[in-house]
Amino acid sequence: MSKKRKLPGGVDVVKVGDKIISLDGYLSKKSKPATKEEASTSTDTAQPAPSTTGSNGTGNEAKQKERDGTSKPLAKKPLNPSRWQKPRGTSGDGSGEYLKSRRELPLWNYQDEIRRVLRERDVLVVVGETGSGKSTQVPQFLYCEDWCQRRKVEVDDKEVFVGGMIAITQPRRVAATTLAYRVSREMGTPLNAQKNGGDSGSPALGNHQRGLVGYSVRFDHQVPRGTRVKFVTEGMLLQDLLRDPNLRQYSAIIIDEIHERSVDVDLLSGFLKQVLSGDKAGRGGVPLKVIIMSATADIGGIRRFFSDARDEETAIPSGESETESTHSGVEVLKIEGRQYPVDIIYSPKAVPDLQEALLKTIFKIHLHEPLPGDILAFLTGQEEIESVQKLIEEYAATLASNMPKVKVFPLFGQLSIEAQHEAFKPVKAAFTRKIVLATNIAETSVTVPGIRYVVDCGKAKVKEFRSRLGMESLLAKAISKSSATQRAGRAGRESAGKCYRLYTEETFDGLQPTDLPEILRNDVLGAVLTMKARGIDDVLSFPLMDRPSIESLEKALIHLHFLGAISGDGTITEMGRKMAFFPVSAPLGRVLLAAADPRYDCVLEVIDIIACITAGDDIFHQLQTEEVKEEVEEYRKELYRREGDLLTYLTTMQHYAAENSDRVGWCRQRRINVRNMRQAMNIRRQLRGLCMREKMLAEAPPPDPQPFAPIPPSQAETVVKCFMKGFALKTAMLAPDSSYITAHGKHVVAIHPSSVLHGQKKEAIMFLDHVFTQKNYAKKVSVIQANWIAEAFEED
DNA sequence: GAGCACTGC
Repeated sequence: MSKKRKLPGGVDVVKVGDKIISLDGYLSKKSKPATKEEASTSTDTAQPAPSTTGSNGTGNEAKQKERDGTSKPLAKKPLNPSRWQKPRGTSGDGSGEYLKSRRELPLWNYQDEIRRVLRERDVLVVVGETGSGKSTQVPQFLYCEDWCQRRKVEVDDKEVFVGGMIAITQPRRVAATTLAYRVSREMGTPLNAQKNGGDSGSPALGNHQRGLVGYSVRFDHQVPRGTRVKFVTEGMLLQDLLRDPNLRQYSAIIIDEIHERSVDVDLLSGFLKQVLSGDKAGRGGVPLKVIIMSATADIGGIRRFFSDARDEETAIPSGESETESTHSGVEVLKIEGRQYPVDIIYSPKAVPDLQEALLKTIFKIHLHEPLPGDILAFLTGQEEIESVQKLIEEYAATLASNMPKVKVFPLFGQLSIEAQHEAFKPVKAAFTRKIVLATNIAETSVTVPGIRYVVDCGKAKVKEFRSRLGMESLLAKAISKSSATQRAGRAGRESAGKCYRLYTEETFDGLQPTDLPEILRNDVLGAVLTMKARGIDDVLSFPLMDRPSIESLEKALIHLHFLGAISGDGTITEMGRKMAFFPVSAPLGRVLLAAADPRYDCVLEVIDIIACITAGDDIFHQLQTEEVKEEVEEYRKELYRREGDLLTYLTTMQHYAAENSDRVGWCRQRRINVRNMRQAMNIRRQLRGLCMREKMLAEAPPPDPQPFAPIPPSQAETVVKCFMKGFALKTAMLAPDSSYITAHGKHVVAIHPSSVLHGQKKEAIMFLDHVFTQKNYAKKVSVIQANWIAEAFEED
């Protein structure tokens, strides 16, 4: 019958930074070589090729690969020793132990081709499926190339150095840091893991040592002297661009995971395209190489975008079958991945009740499929996960005693790190199947080990910005084909698996091929300010892979003008430059600048509040049961302020900073998110430093801990007025029928239940967030006076 | 009476 699960003991997941990462096949030398995908963030499996039978490609494609012998991670390929050259410049010792696993990566055999293409041209697109090793190997293949060496050139009659380093961008911090550790070991100059002492120490700088590999993410920089390969977050490279529009320290930029299409990666792509097609005078004639890497083959638009950036005449016909050269001249290299086959099982007809279908499917798997083999179900949100968990547990209790048991784990972003951790551990009890109920967090951000069955409800909650209404919505929508493929792939990471789709094949065929890029879903206010601050005068003609509507760009320009970031003719103002320089949103940047105005003079208070509201989701955990609520509210009482949420955050930060013995215990007692509070302290320290440098603070703030002293009401009023400088458009007045009507747009809004002002009626309110979910909600709310609204619209 | 996921010199 079923035997006890055999899993690597204890070390298959590890916490790095804020994230829990599967290290399966990463630490153990005898298991398959790790790639970034396996180590942390996974990426899409390739888009299925259009199939004439209409069936989904994942299974077929994987089966094809199995026949080719390429889908088995442990399959030994005949190795050709002449293909292997040890990279020059490595110390040798460290890389040797990784060599064997590196040589087994699908990408290994493409290294000559990759080098050849980049010697001849400036742009290369690499499509590498999960496990191809592209993120770890491509920079190693390139850094010894002649074009990748630093050289002295003349720019504007001055001698400067250009190039020498490769930057490789990642959408997430955790991916950037784990990849850097991995590659530094492979290259024989390991980075020292430094424990950044939470919120008490200063950020690790770690540039005392020498080495070839480094990383740079917010609050955490490890860039050894002599670094040639630097892993960075996308936002970090954008910030580099602010100081150095020509990216002079780099010989190449590798954009990884471009298929995720964050706003930052879209902006970076635009700037890189400009550098590629510019005259290179700012780089002393030294070209910048750009390598675009995607996990999905659906990159037509991306390739077209970069094709236009280069000279048509240099197009070189490709002799290799693996590379595609088109008339437009950008070569695309496709690398097979390593994925076990996954059978796709569609629902034969549309399901009327998703929850019922989900329960039936889960128990069908549980009662008919052998152990071991855990189940991962994709749902839309916390509420749904919790109700399904209850139903599963109730039904499981009725099963006969000779049936396998189940253990259910919820998995969503707002869960504490400990609770998330539970979902990654193998279940200890014998004869038990693990069922993980997850949001989209399990699609890209984390990898749950042991999964053999995936159940996909076909939906996900997405945030969208309605520029016409000036508000966001967060609603469940149908996922894309790419997303469905990615979800299915989660069943085939350790062995062959099955994916049950709770929708029909026809429904799948009708899905959008890819998700809407973020730049088409978000407020473009920040993106436009980013462009303006980097010298883009005409934002309407800035090259973007997907262009937001003119209307939304215009709305953003008007908003920026209102905030004082651009002048009447659209040029950036001094204030706008400063706003772009701060790592906060444009309206919050405006608030920070107002706080430094002698009329307000509350920089430290505003920093404390901004730190709390930008440290992730709400620092206050929601209170589930009445008992917990009663107990916790007693402790929280001293934090809550009648003026609203902003002053409540300030009071919380001040109490937290004053607490010097047991901050974790202090947070636990008040059900405050420890992780976010630490992050808030990091942000607070960073913003204080920036404000000192910008001379917005006359003197250095007193060191913690300072005794807690409540802010007097008059000063509290000043702080709220300061926020009005950034959020005057997000205000509402109480109507005779007791509803709140927004000043701008005249919509009805309700105060969100998470607000301390929920259920209260005040003359007027200001709020920082405006989101439609169940209702039109105002979040992060403060009490204001009606006449402040008019005041805030007055010119300085 | 309610909470998709990331991220910033």
